[in-house]
Amino acid sequence: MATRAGRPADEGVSEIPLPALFTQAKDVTLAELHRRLDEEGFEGIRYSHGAVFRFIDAEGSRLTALAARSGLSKQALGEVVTELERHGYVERTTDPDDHRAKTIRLTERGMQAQVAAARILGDIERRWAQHLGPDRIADMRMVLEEVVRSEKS
Amino acid sequence: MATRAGRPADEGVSEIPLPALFTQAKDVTLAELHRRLDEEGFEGIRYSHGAVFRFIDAEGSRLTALAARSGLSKQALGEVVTELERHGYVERTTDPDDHRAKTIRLTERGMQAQVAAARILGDIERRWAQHLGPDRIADMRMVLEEVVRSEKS
DNA sequence: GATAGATAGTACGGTTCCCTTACTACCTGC
DNA sequence: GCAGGTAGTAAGGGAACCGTACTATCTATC
Repeated sequence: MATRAGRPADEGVSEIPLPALFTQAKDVTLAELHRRLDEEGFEGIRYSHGAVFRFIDAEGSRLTALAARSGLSKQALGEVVTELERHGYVERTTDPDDHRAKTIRLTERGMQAQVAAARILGDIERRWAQHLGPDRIADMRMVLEEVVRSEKS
Repeated sequence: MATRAGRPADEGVSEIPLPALFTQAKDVTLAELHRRLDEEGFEGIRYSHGAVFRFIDAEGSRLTALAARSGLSKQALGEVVTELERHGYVERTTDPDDHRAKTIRLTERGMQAQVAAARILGDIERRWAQHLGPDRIADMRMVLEEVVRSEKS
């Protein structure tokens, strides 16, 4: 393969740019998560569904709350909820105290999917830890969390 | 804030799911990269332009080669090249030896942008290293690269 | 207790970014 | 010199989001 432009020769071995590296790590993780969820019978789950699974309260949440927590617009989150509803992961019921609002609640199946997703992500992280060392994975987490926290402000 | 469903209480402090963590790290990095490129006069650059800047050869590359290296379709990469051409970062010239093919080459400005992007990403990584420790950042890189490598196969 | 303004959710249309299918132009091997 | 392969483009579509605008409902104030 020919030489690439703009690459000072002394720049180290691989040097995948950080954004590409993070994207690939995400893609790899998500591919396994979705594949295994599917294998366990939890079909049709995609990335942005996490906005519901991550942020929903045990007693149910309102659409507006989930949108705010996840950073998605109300409309986008509404779409996500409709999709999850079609797959039987959540249900929408009108709030008896406020007829404008609807409470979004996980169904039994939704809770099982949530638990399964957490377990699978835990599995993945544990496998990485076995392969590369638990402290290194824990430290990677801490570094990333710190980076995100400090840069967001 | 109310309790969240499906979260065993013993599960540690933050526990952002890995895909969300990687996505946020990518977004934070990319936001700074694009902001600073823009400040330096390199406007209109977005994520997928990296497919060209990362993989183009010093002597120019063919569209098909860039598509294959980046994993994008030829059409998507053609769009990206057209956009970069409009902004003056690359030029397309017909290959004299093969009139089907066109050679895509960085312009002077394109090379400057490429160098600037590498410098800015280096800055970011260096700042993280100062803040969190150089070995930790280097190790994060190695961990991520290893994870991506091993999971892709 | 009427009404102005805020809030919950939905509808509609648009953008971005990628894909697949289908095509044209050109090249190469038999 | 033609069959089949390859480079690139065109056209259309879908996923995943956004903003604007709307309806229904609630709440605070007079």
